[in-house]
Amino acid sequence: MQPSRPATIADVAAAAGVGVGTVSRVINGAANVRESTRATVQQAIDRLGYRPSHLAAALSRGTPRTVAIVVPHLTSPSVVPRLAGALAVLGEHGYDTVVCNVDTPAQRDHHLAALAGRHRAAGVIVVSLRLTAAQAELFRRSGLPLVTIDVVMPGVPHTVTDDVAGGRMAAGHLLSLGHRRIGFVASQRRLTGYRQAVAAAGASQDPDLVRRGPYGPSSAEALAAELLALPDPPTAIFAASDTQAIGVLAAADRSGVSVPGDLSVMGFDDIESAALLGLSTIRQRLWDSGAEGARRLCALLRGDRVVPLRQQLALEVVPRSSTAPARGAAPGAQLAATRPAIVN
Amino acid sequence: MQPSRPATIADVAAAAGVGVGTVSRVINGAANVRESTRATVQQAIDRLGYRPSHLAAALSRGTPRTVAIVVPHLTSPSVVPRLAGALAVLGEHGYDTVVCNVDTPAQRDHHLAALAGRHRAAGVIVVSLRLTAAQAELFRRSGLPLVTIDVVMPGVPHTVTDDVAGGRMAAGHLLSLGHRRIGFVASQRRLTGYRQAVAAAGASQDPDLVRRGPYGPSSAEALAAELLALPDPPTAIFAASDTQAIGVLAAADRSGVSVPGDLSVMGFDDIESAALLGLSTIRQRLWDSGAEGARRLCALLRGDRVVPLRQQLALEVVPRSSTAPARGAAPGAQLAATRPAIVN
DNA sequence: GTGAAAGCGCTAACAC
DNA sequence: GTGTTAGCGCTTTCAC
Repeated sequence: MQPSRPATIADVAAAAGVGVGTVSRVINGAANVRESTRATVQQAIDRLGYRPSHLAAALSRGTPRTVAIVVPHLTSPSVVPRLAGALAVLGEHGYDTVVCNVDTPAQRDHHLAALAGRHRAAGVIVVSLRLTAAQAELFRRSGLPLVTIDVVMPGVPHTVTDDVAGGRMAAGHLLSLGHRRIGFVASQRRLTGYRQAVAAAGASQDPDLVRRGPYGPSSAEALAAELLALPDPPTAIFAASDTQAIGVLAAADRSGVSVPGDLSVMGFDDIESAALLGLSTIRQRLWDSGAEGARRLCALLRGDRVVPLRQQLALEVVPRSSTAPARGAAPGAQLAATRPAIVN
Repeated sequence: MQPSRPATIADVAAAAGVGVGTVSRVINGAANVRESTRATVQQAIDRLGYRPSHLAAALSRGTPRTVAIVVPHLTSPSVVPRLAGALAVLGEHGYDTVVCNVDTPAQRDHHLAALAGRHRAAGVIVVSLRLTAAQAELFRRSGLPLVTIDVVMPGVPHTVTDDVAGGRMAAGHLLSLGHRRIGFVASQRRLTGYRQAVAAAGASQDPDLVRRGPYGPSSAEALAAELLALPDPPTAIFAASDTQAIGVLAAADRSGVSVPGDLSVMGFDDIESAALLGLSTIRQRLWDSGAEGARRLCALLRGDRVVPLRQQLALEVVPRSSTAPARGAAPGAQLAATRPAIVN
């Protein structure tokens, strides 16, 4: 027999013959309640089919148990593991997570403005998205706890990787295979690391080997095609993301250049299809970055200070079968794994 | 100059010299407010930096503007597009979306129980997850609007595909290429369609050709290996999902069977890597299924009746380069596209 | 068109 | 330990 009107805490209190305060304590598992009282109240709760109102509790408490996470391009393969990592941690801590997917600048501004509103979320995680100065200021003034992942924001805790080191690692792997003309496709910070490694190894620093362009596999494919059409083409190409590396693979395929025979290709991120494609890459612990960002937000929410602001996650070279020793490389050159070549 | 205490609607009312009711009307864009009054109020709002409380509004209104979506295995490639589709539609309708990722039965029960709580969400979308009778009953009694995607629930609006037809389409494609011994890996409903098509074509119905096992590429790989080891192995294999088809491709590779030369492989779903791998498949409009489910939930939330309960989305054959005419097939056999072979 | 007042259902501070 | 009470900040009748 369900009551027509949903039971409230007052109904439970009345039914149990206690005050609402006591019921509240029982619901929230407060310590100072006599066991017998607790039992009585619990019975009333069960009998009435009472379910606490999330909304009323949050309003009364002054803050929702909800966190918002803003992610760019949910369909892009590198953000999903991050989101999953964050959801897992947030869930463990009892937070609901509202996900804001951003595909356009307008959407970004819309979501950010909405989240800065009162009682929208207890805290916010921003992934891979740069805020405008005004937006940053809005958050600062609203006092809304904020952390970022994969993007640096002054004064805000952020979880990132050392892209410069990553660039060095990628170039280093190729150099160790004996490559001396290494092409590069996109992204400033990783380029810096690439340059450092290439310079240190005394390999070719031909500016023609460096191509920058918008993110995305198709543009990377075009840039790679340019590199391959060079009079003295590179023997290896480092792309700043796996997505772009896939474009490079496509360009190689289209140009009749065999990988890794004629060309070694190196990606960055280690997204899921990288393994499928046998793509050598620099692994970034994407799931962990989401989890860590969430963990830091929870700390903030608990009132803890989060220091240092910058948390840097480790990177790792994952050699697969898209990289191989350069033809005629010194015999000491490191051997790459054989290519699994699921597709053929 | 920020007030130390966040401005409330009462502050705005006082500042504008009007009643709170009027301020509320302005905030919510109600029609019956004189233009001059609206302007005055708006000024006060801006001056005080007032931001309405989401929580208080929802509590007062009696329902949150939040929808929950429960998805299994966020990291699995077929759910992400669905989630993205749902988020897009819900966002357009002004709903916040809390995402509940479910990796274990315990998590599923936990989330479902929590969502059934009062004022947790205005409505719920469940993706690819079967509820227990008790859970279904809980939702029914709580009156919480519910829709499902990719799973049938009696009495609940659901957006699904015709798996039987899909199975027929897949088998049909392979049959049209001249294959007569077609293996099958996993999933009951799609199997039915496969059987229908195979029977109608008078092709081999050897029960040895049908293998069922748990979802996942590794188990599919094992099952496919069994099929390939048969004395009279199939010339084509239909896997009930792209993920499993990828396992089949791996098995073929490992057994030295060339695709599509010796073996045609057909998947189901058209996940993102299907295109990368040149996998022929049955395309399911995943994004649309999410969007449609969300649309139906919004209708429910608006108070509209949603009929018919079952919404069936169309499927489509996508021939790529993992399928080719059977050796010695009749000359009339349909030609498959050439394999792009990004990886090689 | 606009103001006043009664909730929405809970938490937390305070008294007993 | 437990009851009482005052908010939390808004929406929504209902008068005027």
